[in-house]
Amino acid sequence: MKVDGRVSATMWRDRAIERSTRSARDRAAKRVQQFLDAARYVIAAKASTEFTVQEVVDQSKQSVRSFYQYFDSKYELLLVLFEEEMGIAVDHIREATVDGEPLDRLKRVVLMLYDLCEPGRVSARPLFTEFAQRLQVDHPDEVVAAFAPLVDYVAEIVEQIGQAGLLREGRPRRMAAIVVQAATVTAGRSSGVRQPITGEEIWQFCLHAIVPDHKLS
Amino acid sequence: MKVDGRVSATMWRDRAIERSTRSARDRAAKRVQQFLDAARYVIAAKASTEFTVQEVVDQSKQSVRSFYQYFDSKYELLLVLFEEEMGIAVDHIREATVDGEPLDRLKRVVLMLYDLCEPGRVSARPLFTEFAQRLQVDHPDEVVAAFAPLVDYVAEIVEQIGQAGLLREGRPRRMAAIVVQAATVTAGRSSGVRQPITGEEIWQFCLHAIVPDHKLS
DNA sequence: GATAATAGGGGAATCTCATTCCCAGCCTAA
DNA sequence: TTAGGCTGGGAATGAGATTCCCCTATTATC
Repeated sequence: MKVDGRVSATMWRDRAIERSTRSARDRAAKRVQQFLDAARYVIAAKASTEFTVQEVVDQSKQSVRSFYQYFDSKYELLLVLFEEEMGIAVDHIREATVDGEPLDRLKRVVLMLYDLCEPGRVSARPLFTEFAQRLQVDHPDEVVAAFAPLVDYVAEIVEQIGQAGLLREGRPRRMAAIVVQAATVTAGRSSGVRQPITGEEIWQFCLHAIVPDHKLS
Repeated sequence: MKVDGRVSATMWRDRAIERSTRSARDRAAKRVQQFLDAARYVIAAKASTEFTVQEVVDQSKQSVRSFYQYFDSKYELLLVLFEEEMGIAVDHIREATVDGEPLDRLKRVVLMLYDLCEPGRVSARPLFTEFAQRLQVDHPDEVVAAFAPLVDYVAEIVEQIGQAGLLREGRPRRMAAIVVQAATVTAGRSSGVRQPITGEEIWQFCLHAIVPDHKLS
């Protein structure tokens, strides 16, 4: 196959580079993971989402220099944690809502989302709610992007509701986006009412918004 | 009237104190206002809501010491600005929606709110959207309190819709709170959809959520 | 196998801000 | 007039994120 030594040498070199690149990548991935684990540990230990880069670095047994080698800024770490958390949440919600009528599935999704965002719940994920808010201020686009998997899943269900002929006129994905907004945001801040808005109330609101009355048995 | 010199003296003293207290209060109010004006000026000049206390102090021709004499922290300044802005916005919205059918009034309110919060609009009030987000993180209760006047007004309209017999079952004020949430939050972050959600879409969503179909001519 | 070049890493130094502190000047009261 | 206490200026402090310098270890080349 090989025509001469040069080609062979080239192949070798490429392989070597590939190998070294891969191992470097592995190493990098491992270190990044160490930082992520350290951050989670610190957050859990402090029971607060406010931590300093130094704390994470110390916990990770690495150095500040390394931290900034792998993350452009502290925000990038927050963002990665947030994306991970979103993935976990979506998996969790998916699992709990695989079967049933689409409308009932959507209801369960809304209630779960609400629970996830309600502060002070056992089921609450501070990494979810608080990071979303904090990141929203300076990196709104990334937050929007991170929400996509969740909106995708909800949109899927809304489309099934549409296929069952239960939906109002309108684009399902956009409805899904509004539903997700309503469920996640209202949990945190129930503005101007004594008793906080409940998940059930949000569900009723969304239900009527997307399903015409005469389709509700 | 006066029984003796003592009483007279007491009255004098009280008056003097009252006068000095009032002038002190006036002075304080004036200085606070100077800080607020300076902050607005700096924000306008930088076309950004991120400013330092030092910038505001310099612009106000006062000192850091005075700043902390009148504000417990930078957040308090933000909060006062936010409350002012909320007052202005509510007045503005009220004016534009005094007359008409309740349902149409609500529609106009929702669309205006949306416009106010949509980033990059001429009508957008960064002091409104951005401050709300930033304050939300550390002072959620105060933000909720600051939203009350807006929710009050919207609740008023929703109640009128109810009196016209157009409302679904449910508590009007709570519906109003959800509507306000939906309108203000969704403008900023249209998660996971290409084309941002429009004000009209939000309105349709809210409309069906609060009014049963058969009541819509 | 030795050596030069270079990347990676530790952690001190830097920079930005919010917040606090110290001291001088001014006003009040006796 | 003068002691006592406010007020205000702005320097000092402190917390934290980010950058920089230098050393080490590894790689590449002969």
